[in-house]
Amino acid sequence: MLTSHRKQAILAALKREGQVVAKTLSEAFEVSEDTIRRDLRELAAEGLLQRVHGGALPSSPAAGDFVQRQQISPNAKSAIARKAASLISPGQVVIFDGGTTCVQLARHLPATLQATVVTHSPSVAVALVDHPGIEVVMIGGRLFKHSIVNVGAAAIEAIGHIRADTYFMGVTGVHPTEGLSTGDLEEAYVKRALAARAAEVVVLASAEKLNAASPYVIAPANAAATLIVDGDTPEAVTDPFAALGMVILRA
Amino acid sequence: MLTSHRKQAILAALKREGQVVAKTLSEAFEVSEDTIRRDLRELAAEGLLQRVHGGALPSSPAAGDFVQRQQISPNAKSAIARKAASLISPGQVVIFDGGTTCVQLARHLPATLQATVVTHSPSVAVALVDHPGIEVVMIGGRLFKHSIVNVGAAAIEAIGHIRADTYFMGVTGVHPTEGLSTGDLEEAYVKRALAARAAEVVVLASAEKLNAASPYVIAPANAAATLIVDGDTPEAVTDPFAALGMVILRA
DNA sequence: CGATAACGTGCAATATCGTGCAAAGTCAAT
DNA sequence: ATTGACTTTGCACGATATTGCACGTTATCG
Repeated sequence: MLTSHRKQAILAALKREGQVVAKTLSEAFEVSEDTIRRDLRELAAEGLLQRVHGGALPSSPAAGDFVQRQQISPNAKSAIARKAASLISPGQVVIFDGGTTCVQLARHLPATLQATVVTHSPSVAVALVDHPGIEVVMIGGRLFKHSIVNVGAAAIEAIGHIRADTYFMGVTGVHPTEGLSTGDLEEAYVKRALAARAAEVVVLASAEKLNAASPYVIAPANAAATLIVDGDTPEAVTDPFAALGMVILRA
Repeated sequence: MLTSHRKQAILAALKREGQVVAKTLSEAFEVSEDTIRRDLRELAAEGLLQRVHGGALPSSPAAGDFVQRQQISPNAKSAIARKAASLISPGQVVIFDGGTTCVQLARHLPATLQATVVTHSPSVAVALVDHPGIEVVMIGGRLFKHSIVNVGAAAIEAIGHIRADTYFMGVTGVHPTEGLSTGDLEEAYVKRALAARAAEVVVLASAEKLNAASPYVIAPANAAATLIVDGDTPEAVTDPFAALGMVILRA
C-alpha cells in the first residue's frame, strides 16, 4: 500500500468517524503502530488533523480554549444540538449563533436538509461545508477570537439586511429576572441585533448556564420563545421560565 | 509496446483503481521499473497524475475536495507560505485570500506579529484564532463551499470599505499572456475587488499553477507586482513573468 | 503510586528514487 | 546502403524514503 494513499485513507476515516485510533489503524492497514504514529505526526505537522494520545481528532474546527470548552458536558450539548436541529424545517432561513453548542448544532443537521443558515461564526460556517443542502450566508465584521464570532459595526449593519425564521442563540447566562446575558459587550449587541431580525428566538442552554447571569444583558428571558435544556434538568429549575411564557424543550 | 500506449494504459489503470504502484506496472508491462518511473515522472510533469513514493495517485488539482487539495505538495506550499509571511511588517493591514496556500500562510505567521488581516475565508479566520497579535476582519457574504470563501454582492460591498497594504492572492492559474485566473466566476469578481483595494498584490503560486489558465480571468499577470514560487522552479518558467516586470521570489 | 499503554528517537534493513551512461532501435537525409 | 541525430530502454550506483524494532520516556488510569 502506498504511503500517501494510506494517509488519505486516514484522513477519510477521520472525517467519516470524527476520530481515529492508532492501534485500530495499524490493524486495518496491516502496518506497525510506529508507522501509523509517523503518519499521524506528519499529518498533524501539515495541520490536517490534531494529534492526541492514542490517535487523532479532526484539525481543530476552532482552537485553544475553544476546544477545551467543547469538552464541557459534550453529551448534554450534543443532545441539545440534536433537539434544536429537529426544529428546522426544509426551506427555512435560520440564524446560528457562535459558540460550542451552535457548532454542534451545525454538525447535527441532517445531511439532506435543504435550508439557509445565516451565521456570524466562521467555525459554524466551516462546519457546514460538508452539508451540500445548506446555503450558508456569513455576516462579516471584526473577529472576536474568544468566541470565534464576528462583531462590530460591520456585523450590525449586515444583520440589518437579513430576515430569518428562527435564531438559535447561545448565551452564557439565562436567568428568570436578569434575562439573557453574555460576557462581552460587543457580542451582546450582535445577539440583540440578530434576535431583532428573527421571527422566533430559541435559546440553547446547557445546565451550567441556567440561573446564571453574565455582565452584559441581551434581553429579558422571555424575548426568547423557546428554551432548550438538558433532559435531566429538574423542573424546579425550569418552572420560573415556563412562568414567563417560555416553551421548555428537554433534549 | 509503444511508449505512449503504455502511458495511456497507466492513466487508465490510475483512473480505474485510484492508485498505481510502480513495481506492479513494471511487471504488467514487462519493462523495467526505471522505465515506469520515467513514465510516471513525465506524466506528473504534464500534470496528468500526482507522483508519490512507490507509485502515483490521481492528480485532480482542482477536482478533489478541500481536504484532498491540502495534500498537494504540502512542503512547497508551506515554503511559499513562509516566504509570504516574511513580507508582512508589523502594523500593516493585509488581505489573505482563501484557498489552501493562504491557510498555510495564516498558520505560518510569526506568533508575535502585530498586524491586521482582512479575509473572506472562514478557514483563514479560524486558523488565526491563536495568533493573539493579529486583528482579524472578516468579509461576509454567501459561502462558496468549494473554496471556503465568501462571495457575492455583500462581499463586494464590504470589500469597498477596506484599504490594505498588501493582498496575498491565491489563484488556480498564472499565465504570462492569459493572466491570473480562477475556476469560479464569483470568486474572480471578489479577487478583482480585493486586488483593487490593496496597494500591492502578491500572488502565491505553487508549481502546478504556473503557466496554467482557468476559465475566469481576474486580471493580467502583471496586475500582481510580486510572484512567489517554489524554490526549485526553473528560471525558464519564471522568466516570462519577470519580463512583464513582476518580481519573482523563490521560497 | 504503580501498571500499562502510548510515545519519540535512533538505527538498521529494505525499497524506491534520480542520474549518468551505454546499448539497441528509429528515422530521415545523404 | 550508410551515416548521424534522436529516442527508448535497461543497468549501475549513490541518494533518499519507508518501515519495523529496540529502548528509554511520558501520559493515562485505577
